[in-house]
Amino acid sequence: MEIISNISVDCVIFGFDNTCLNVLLTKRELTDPLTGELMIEDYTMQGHHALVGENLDDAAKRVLKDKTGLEDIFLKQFYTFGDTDRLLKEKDQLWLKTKFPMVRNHVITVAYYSLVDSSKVKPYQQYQNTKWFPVKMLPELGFDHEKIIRVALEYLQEEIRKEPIGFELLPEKFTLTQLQNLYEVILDIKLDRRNFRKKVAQMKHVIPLNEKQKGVAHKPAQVFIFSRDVYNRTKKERLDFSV
Amino acid sequence: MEIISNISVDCVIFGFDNTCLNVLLTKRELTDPLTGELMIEDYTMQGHHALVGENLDDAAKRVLKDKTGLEDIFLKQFYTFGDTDRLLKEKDQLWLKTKFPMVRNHVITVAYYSLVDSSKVKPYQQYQNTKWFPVKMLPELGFDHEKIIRVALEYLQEEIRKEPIGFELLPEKFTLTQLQNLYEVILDIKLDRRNFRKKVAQMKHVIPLNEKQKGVAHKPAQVFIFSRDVYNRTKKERLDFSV
DNA sequence: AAACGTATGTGTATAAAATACACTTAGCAA
DNA sequence: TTGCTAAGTGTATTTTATACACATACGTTT
Repeated sequence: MEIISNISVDCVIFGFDNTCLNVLLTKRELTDPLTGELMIEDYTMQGHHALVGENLDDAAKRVLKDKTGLEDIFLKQFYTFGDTDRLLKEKDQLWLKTKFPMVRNHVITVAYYSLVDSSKVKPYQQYQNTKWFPVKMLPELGFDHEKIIRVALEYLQEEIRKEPIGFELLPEKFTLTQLQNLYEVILDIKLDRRNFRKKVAQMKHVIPLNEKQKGVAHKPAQVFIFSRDVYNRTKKERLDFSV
Repeated sequence: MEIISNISVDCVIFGFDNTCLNVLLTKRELTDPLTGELMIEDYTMQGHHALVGENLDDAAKRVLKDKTGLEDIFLKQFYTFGDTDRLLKEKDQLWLKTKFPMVRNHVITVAYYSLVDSSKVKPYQQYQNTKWFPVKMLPELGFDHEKIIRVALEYLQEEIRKEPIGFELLPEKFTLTQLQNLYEVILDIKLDRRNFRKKVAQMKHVIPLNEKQKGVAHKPAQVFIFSRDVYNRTKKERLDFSV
């Protein structure tokens, strides 16, 4: 279980609560042992170093399991951050020297993002001093994690325009309004309800169930599921080369 | 100039010769010092290890400069290959033990691809035992470089559908037929000439010059240039979330 | 000098996809 | 029973994609 001291793996864990796109973050605190003064109080994604003999993808799965308890989750490598100054901010150096003196100054981090149904993660939150934050209202972040999250969001926005990955953020059964909110929030755009539904109706992989929402104080919505199998069988290629 | 022994940078260098999309590769040869027998004869991309104190992007620029002599070239990080078995094939181990005994078994490589006007590269080819190969007819490759090139091509195909990067593969001045061939070859599709030209006509960043092809045995084509400035000022966003 | 070969350049009709837009309905709560 | 809320639905218009054939300019050959 020896760690590779100059390679880490970070995982931007995205969740969706029908209103916001959120990121799961862990608090980082450091108190001066003499004065008791709080010297660092911020959040990080708390990745891990890769282990000797471990594939990068496995390291990412390990990080995700560790923070959410979840396995077999959508996980995508999107970028590797390798600038020499990424850990050199004063407070980060203080943190590393205090807590991880064996870690080098130049650590490259292979970054993944994952999409989880956040209702499945809740139990772990309190246990680990870990909290969801809307990507639009991030707290103060350590290292270069703000940049990593920003870049992750850009890759997610691109990917969700082309691939049916939004469903990973929703419960297995969902309504079209939930799905539409998801796209609106992630892409930061407004969509027309009727046109959206027309578009979804063409997607054979979004399958209506004989089931309705329950316990809502309005007309109950129909419930849908996503089928990756159907998607793989019916997907089309698109050409664009942007005008 | 100390190297980082477990991190390398590979660069898939793409070029275009109006017929094929090519990759620049360097021969790798190993002869048995006793028998004189040729033990290894194949090609690799010949990346380099990152250097201590060097940003990853700078390492990639260095690799590109080293192989092509070119600077300020389109360069895009697309994936980091980190499987533990990527250098473990028998002949690769033989190569490493003979030539680079200080290199570890588990090296992760951050892969970039670059797009170059291959007419600018020629002078360097003979000097460095380096050759262009069509991506559709690759020679035997060392390490996991065949996989890396295949993945690079997938990323390139995606990117070129959305961003005006094809121009990087053409000379500054080009004809619409050249441009069309480029798209057809990279995307492996057939395009209708009239519809293609209609589409390009909408792109304000493809600018006709008062200049025609010379010395061709047919009606000379009009010459165009690409303007990134104009592109940045006029680009539109697209939405899709694939049907 | 005429004829030939070759790749360039061009327009229209049709189909498909994207967009804009307003009223009725089902359930729960008051 | 009334009111509140979000669900559900169709049509007309604009934009974009697709399919398709002949004349032109240049160099080469005869």
